[in-house]
Amino acid sequence: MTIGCFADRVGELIRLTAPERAALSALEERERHVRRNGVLFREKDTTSELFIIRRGLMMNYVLLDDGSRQILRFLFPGDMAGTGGLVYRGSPETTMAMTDTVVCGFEREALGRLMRDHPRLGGVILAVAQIERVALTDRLAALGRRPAKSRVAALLLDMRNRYRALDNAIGATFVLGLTQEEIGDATGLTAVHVNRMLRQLEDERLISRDHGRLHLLNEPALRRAANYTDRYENIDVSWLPAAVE
Amino acid sequence: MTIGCFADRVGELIRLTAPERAALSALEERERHVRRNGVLFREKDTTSELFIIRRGLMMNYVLLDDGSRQILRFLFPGDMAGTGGLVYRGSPETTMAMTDTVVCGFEREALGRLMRDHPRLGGVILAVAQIERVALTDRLAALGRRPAKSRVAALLLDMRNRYRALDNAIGATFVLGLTQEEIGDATGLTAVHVNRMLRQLEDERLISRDHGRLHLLNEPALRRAANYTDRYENIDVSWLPAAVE
DNA sequence: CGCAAATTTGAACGTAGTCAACAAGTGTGG
DNA sequence: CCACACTTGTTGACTACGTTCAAATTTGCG
Repeated sequence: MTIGCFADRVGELIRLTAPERAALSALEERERHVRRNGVLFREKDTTSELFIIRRGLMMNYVLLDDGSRQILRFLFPGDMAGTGGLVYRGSPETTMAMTDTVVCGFEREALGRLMRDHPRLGGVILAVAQIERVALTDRLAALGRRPAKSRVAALLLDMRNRYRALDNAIGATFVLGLTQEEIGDATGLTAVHVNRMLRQLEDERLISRDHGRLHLLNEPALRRAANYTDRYENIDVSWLPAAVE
Repeated sequence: MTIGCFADRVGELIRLTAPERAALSALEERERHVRRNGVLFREKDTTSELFIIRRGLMMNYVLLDDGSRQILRFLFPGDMAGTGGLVYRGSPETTMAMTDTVVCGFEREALGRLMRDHPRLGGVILAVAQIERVALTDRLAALGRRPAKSRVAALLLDMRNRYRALDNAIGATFVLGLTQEEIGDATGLTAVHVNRMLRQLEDERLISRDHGRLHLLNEPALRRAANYTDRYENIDVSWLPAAVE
């Protein structure tokens, strides 16, 4: 169950009918490659295009006036980018590729037509937006009220869970794919302090690292340290109207 | 243009047809009063009801295991509460009344039917969700990368703008309606430090306070200090399909 | 192999938190 | 109408978590 498109993601929430699947696939006709560190769109850009990530890892961030960066979200295959364009002329955020990626772009009007012709899909898209909203509020609470070590632990767990959502084979060991500076920009810390927190987690035998690989040695303890809730499981969208057969 | 229901809020984004307005009003048949400090629903509650705030001010928060609180969002008339119930059995957050309030509850299935019968309204609801998502990312960036004074300034500006969205008459002077502890729980600070930041803003002649009233004395300077963007203006939802007449 | 990026560590500093005491409101019951 | 309790606001002294700055080391690319 490797996720390679938006239909796969949506298909994990509801059983798609053939026409629904076709309509979702229609969003992904224009394929585009973005090189590592390539920018898909920049803050204030007025392109109203939306994107589905198909392969690779991207991130969503803002730059503040003092030059510091806040990473808002990591984007995995099946995620949508550019949703800010649904309400603002200028994008509220920048989206950049962290690895070589493949994305599919489509006009926002296409989403309007999709929702008109397949209202149930509109509902699922709203549900997906809610999942992301709750994930954001979890991070807001972490930045507002949790100490550095806890935030870093939560990020590690979250990344692992999201990789695992793409590939069940991933267990306690995985390649994080983030620099310590990026971890810092996601958790509101400096790279230096992230380094110290990783070292502490390692000293406490909660994790270990070798080369790029990260091992979660004691996941229950890590979860406790992080105060972490997995928001990608136990989804319930039974309120959606039945499929039109 | 006082907002008293969800149709008013949605009506600011698109021109509603009569059937659309009726369908939105149908969500607000069951009126319910909640006293100040009353809890509408609690974290982990499994009621799958959604609510529209009609009168008063509510807040959305989580309690962390150390007893600290993070306020996620303030809810004004026209806002929706309980959207976490669209994807999770147990609510991810608590919603409490900060003043005496009037809300309207409806089953989440009703939202599914609304989106099925009025796809364009589904699109607007998604757009509203995006506005809230971006407002959340702004706060995430503030908590992650901005100093205390800036976060407090941003909160003051944001509250004023949201009050003004309800009532155009509100200018540089308004009643904030928050304790310093609540400001702290929203901005990730302690009440003590909020007090010092307010004093500093006052000493710098950016604001002044008397009794419950707050005056924004130098709004441009305050905006600069806060690095604040108003996300409730310049909305563009022209991608929505045309109304079905 | 050579260079730039990323990681690691130490030391000094500063923003925000903690603890404590007091003042000013606010509301309630006697 | 006042007394008392409780919440909220205010200020000071001290603490601590995380930042800053700097330098050395490792890693991984081209």
